Amino acid sequence: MHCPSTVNGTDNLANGETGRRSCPGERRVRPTYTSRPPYDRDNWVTIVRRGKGSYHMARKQNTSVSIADVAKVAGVSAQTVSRVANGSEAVRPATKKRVLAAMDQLGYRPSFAARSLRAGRYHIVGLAMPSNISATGRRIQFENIATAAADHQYALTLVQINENELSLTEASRRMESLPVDGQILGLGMEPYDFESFVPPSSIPTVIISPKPHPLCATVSNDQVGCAIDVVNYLVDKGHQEIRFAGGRREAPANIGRYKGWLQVMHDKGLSPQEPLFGDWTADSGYRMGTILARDKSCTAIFVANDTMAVGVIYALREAGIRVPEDVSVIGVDDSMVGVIPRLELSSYRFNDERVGSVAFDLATNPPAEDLEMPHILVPGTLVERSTVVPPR
Amino acid sequence: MHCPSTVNGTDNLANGETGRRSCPGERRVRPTYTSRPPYDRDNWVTIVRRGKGSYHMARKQNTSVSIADVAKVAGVSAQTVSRVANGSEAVRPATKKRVLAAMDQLGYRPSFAARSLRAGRYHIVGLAMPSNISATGRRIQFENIATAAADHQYALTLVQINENELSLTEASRRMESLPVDGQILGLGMEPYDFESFVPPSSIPTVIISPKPHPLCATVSNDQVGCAIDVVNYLVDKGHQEIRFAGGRREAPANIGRYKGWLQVMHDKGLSPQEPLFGDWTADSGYRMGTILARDKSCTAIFVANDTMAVGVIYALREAGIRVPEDVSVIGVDDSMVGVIPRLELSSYRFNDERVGSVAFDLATNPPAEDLEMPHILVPGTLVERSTVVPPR
DNA sequence: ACACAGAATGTTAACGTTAACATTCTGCTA
DNA sequence: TAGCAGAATGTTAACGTTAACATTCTGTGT
Repeated sequence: MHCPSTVNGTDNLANGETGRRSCPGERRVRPTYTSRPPYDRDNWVTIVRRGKGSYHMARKQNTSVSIADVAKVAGVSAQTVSRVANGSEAVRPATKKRVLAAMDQLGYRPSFAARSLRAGRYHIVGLAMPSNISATGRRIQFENIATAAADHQYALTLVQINENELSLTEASRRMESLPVDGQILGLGMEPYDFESFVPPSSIPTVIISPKPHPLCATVSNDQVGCAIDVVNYLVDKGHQEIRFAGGRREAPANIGRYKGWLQVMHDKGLSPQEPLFGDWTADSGYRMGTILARDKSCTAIFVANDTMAVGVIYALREAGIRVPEDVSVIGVDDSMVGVIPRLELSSYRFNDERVGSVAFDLATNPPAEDLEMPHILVPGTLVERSTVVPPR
Repeated sequence: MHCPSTVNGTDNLANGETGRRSCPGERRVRPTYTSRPPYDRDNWVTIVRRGKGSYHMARKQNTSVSIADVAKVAGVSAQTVSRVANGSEAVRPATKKRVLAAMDQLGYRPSFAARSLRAGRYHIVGLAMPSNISATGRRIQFENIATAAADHQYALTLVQINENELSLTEASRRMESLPVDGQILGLGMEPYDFESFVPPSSIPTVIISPKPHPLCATVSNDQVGCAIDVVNYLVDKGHQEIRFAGGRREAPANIGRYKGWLQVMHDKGLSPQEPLFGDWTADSGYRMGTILARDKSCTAIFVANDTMAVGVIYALREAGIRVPEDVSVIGVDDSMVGVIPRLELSSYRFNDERVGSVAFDLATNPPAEDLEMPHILVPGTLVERSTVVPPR
C-alpha cells in the first residue's frame, strides 16, 4: 500500500539513503518545530541530531549478545547467567551482581527464539480477522481478546484475512507458521469452508461463530437470545405490532436476530409483519424508516443495529412520527453513546469482554482431548434509555 | 477480566472438567440448534459429537513432529526434508513425493522457534498501543499498520499498554521479550518519558508522534498542516470570522490543530477569537455550539473532530442558526460517513494508510546507523461536502 | 584439622532447523 | 567400461537457552 510515487521537486529531501519513497507533501522537519510558532510549511529541514555515547555504543554490538558473551565477561558459566536471568535463588549476591553488571554492559536480552525452542511454548495467541477490523462488533471483539490476553501476560498476534477469501483453512494454515500457542478465528461472515474445516492438530483452535462446529470450540454473542430479550421487553411494555428492521440478509448476526424476533412473535401469538432488511448503515435505516412510517398500526420497531436505528428514527421524525411517543425504537450494539447529542437510544449491549475472555481461555487452555467441543453463547444486557415507552 | 462467578443452578453444565467458569445465562447448545426453529432458551444441552478418525489420530502425536521424524519415515536425511520444506529445486521428484507423504502422514509443521533461532529474524513487527484501541484515529492507525504488515508478509504482534501508565520505556521493555523484528510505539497521548526514552539497541524503534524524538524515528499525521489546509480553505471561501472548537486541551492532536488555526489567522491578518475546547465527544461539541450560537459575527467554525462537529451543528440548529446557510462548519477525521442520514459534513481526511505503511517500513527497514532520525509528517486531504459555503 | 551437608557453580545434552561442506549417485562421454 | 561432471543426498555444527546431573566450594560441628 505504498503511495504512488509522484515525487515532486522539493520532495527528494525526504528520500533517505535507504531509498525509501515519500509521498507528495510529506515532510521531515527539525526537532524544534513545535516550539517555533511561525510554522513554515515550505521550509523543510532535515534533522541532524544523533544519539549520544551510550546509545551509539549499544548499537555497535547490535549482533545479538548471547548468554555466553555475558558469561565470559562476568567470569561465570552460561548456566549461572541463565539462573540470574530467570531470578533463581541459588546465586550468591556477589555473583549475581557481577552477572547483572555484565548484562547491563553488553545490553543482553534473552533470545525469544531460543527460549521458546526449549520451552515449547510461546505465550502468544493468534487471532485471524478480516481486514476491515473497524466494523463495529469485530473491532470490539478484537479489543477484548487483546485485553484478555494482556491480563494473562500473553501477547496477541494478528493475522489479517483478505475480506474476499474468508477461509478458515487458509487462516489456520498461515497461523501455523507463527509463534502461537492457540488460535482464535474470527472471520465475521461465515466462511465457505466452515463445514469442511479440520483444525490443525498442533494448536488449539477456537472459532468465533454463532454456529457450532463439530471439531472446534466455538464462542459467540448470543444473537438469538438478544432478539428474544429485546422483543420480550417490547411485549412486556405492551407492544403488539413489533416490526423488524434487519441488517444484511445473509449476515449470521442478522439471521440470529431475525430468528429470535420471529420466535417470540410466534410464542406470544402475535402476527409478525413483513421484516425489512438493510445493510447496517444509517442510510439503509433511513430507507427502511420511510417504509415503516407508512405502517400506521406499528407501535414498536426492533432495529438490528444502532446505526440503522438512527436512520429509522430520522425517517420517522421527518414523516411527522414522534419517537418514542408514537413509535418506540430499539437498536442493538449500544454504540451511539456520545455520538449524537440528545439521542438516548435504547439498545442491547453485548458482553464482548466475556466473549473475548472465553475465546482466549479456550485457545490457551483447551478442553481435554476426550471432552465434547464447547459451543458457548454469551448473553448481553438490555439497556433502557428513552426511545422505548408503552404504546398509547 | 473473568466474569464474577455467580454460577447459578443450571449453569454447572457449562463447567467442563477443566474447571472453566461460566457466567450466568451463558450456555452450551447442541450443534443443531440453528436448524431447530422453536429455539428453546431453557433447554441447554451439551454437545457430544467428536472428531472422527483422521482428526483424532492427528491429535495423538500432538507432541510436535520434528524434521527428524519425517526423515525417518521417508527414509532420507533431515536435510532433505528441510530442502523439501523450503521448496528447494535439488530434490528428485520421487524423493520429494516420499517426503511430502511422510510430512502429511505425521502432520509435520516446521517449528517457528527453531527456524527463527537459526535465521535470527521473525518476520513479525510489534505494536504497542493503549488499551482503548477503539478511539478514532488509534483504531484506524492500528488497522493500517496491520495491513501494511500483511502486505509485506509480516505478522503483527500487539502489546497493550495500560492507559494510565503510558511509558515508552515500559512498552519497549515488554516488546523486547517478544519475537519482533521491529517495534512501533503508538501511545496516543504523549507519554511522560518521551524525552528521556532511550530505544533498545536490539530492535529498530518507531514512535507515532507529532513531535520528533532525538533517538527514534517518528511518524505522524500532520496535525498543523491539517489545520492550515482547513483554515486556508475557509478563508479562500471568503470567511473572515473563523472560530476554533477544539478537543481535549492537552491532546497533541488538538494542540497541532489549534496552532495551525492560529497561524493562518495571523498570517492572513485576521483576528482570532477566543478558542473553545471540549473533550472530543458530541456532547462537548453541543456545549461549545451553544456558546458559538451567540457569536453573531462568526461565519465559519473549524471543529477539531467530526463527532464534536455534529454536536456543534445540533446546537446551532436548535438555536435557529442554519448550517451552512448562516454558518459553515467543518470537522476533522471524515468519520461520519453513513452514520447520520442526510448530514454531509465537510471534513479533513488523514492518510492513515500512509502513516501505517511508513511506520511499518521504518520499523522493519530502519535507516542506516549514521543517518539522522527521520521525523515524518503525513498530510491528509480536505473533503468537500456540503457544510461549508461562502458567507452571505 | 577433618568430615560433611548443603549451597553455589559448572558441564553436558537437547530443543528443531539449516548453511556449509562432504559424500554418493546418476548418466553420459571417450 | 572407466572416468567424470554434475546432480542428489548426507553429515556436521551452530543458532541461544536451560533441565538434569556433576562438581566444587562454603561454613559448621566435632
